[in-house]
Amino acid sequence: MDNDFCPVHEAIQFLQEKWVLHIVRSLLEGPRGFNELSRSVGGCNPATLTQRLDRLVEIGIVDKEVQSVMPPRTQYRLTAAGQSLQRVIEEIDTWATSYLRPSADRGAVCEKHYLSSETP
Amino acid sequence: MDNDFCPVHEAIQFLQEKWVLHIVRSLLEGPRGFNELSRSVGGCNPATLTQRLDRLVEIGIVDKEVQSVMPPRTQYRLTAAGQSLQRVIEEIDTWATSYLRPSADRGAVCEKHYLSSETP
DNA sequence: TGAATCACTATGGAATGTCAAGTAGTATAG
DNA sequence: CTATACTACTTGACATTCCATAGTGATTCA
Repeated sequence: MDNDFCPVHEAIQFLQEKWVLHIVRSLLEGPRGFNELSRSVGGCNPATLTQRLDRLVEIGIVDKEVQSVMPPRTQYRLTAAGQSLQRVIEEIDTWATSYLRPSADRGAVCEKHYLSSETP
Repeated sequence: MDNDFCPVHEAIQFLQEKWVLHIVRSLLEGPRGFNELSRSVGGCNPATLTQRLDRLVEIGIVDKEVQSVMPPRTQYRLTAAGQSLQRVIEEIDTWATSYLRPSADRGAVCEKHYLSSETP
């Protein structure tokens, strides 16, 4: 069953790790420092963030540049591979704005999408 | 900070739940039964799969149709909203086949993408 | 002088996911 | 006729992951 390499499966495997998509989305707006990124992502604790960033660097999606150790200053930026994940985020964006509507508890899907005045 | 509703954030929140993208990807190929889906997804245990499916049904991405209780036979299929996630999966596919190469331990990004005979 | 910021690390507990086994009933194989 | 495999799950114990909070040394700002 899994004797052949499936890149999509691999990609999904780490794209679904918690905060990864959020991190990429944030970095698409430009390079960030650690705390800056943390704030922008919103709700990820530093231990997890460190782990995710290490992994993203290891995979080759993010570039980590230590500008100075003391005082600490670091920049995280997307590599070319990371940048091209923009397409994925954009599609999620398109999907979300089409099908997701505000709901009190959870995200709920809006049914009326295809009922607009357009012929697919 | 989060006083306004961000659909993308919401979407990422559940798309990054473990196995969700795998499940959607599998169901894009057609409706599946429970065990069939489990096998196709590969590695997800029934407890988690049940939970994910319940949630996807609740959100409105998946439709669950119980054809018979005994002998048990159930069909899971994507709703229109679920179907349109195909775009997202396709972009992941495109990205993965461009940037991911087989590696022994983890997914590693292939650097040579932009070194082809094209001028960006 | 004292607080705030930087990039993290440490710790213990809470949430989440997994493993193995088991459920009722049918269908297939021997 | 019996044994096995299949269906769609559930249960309970366990493992992994994640989170909240506090704290590090040095610099900047008031």
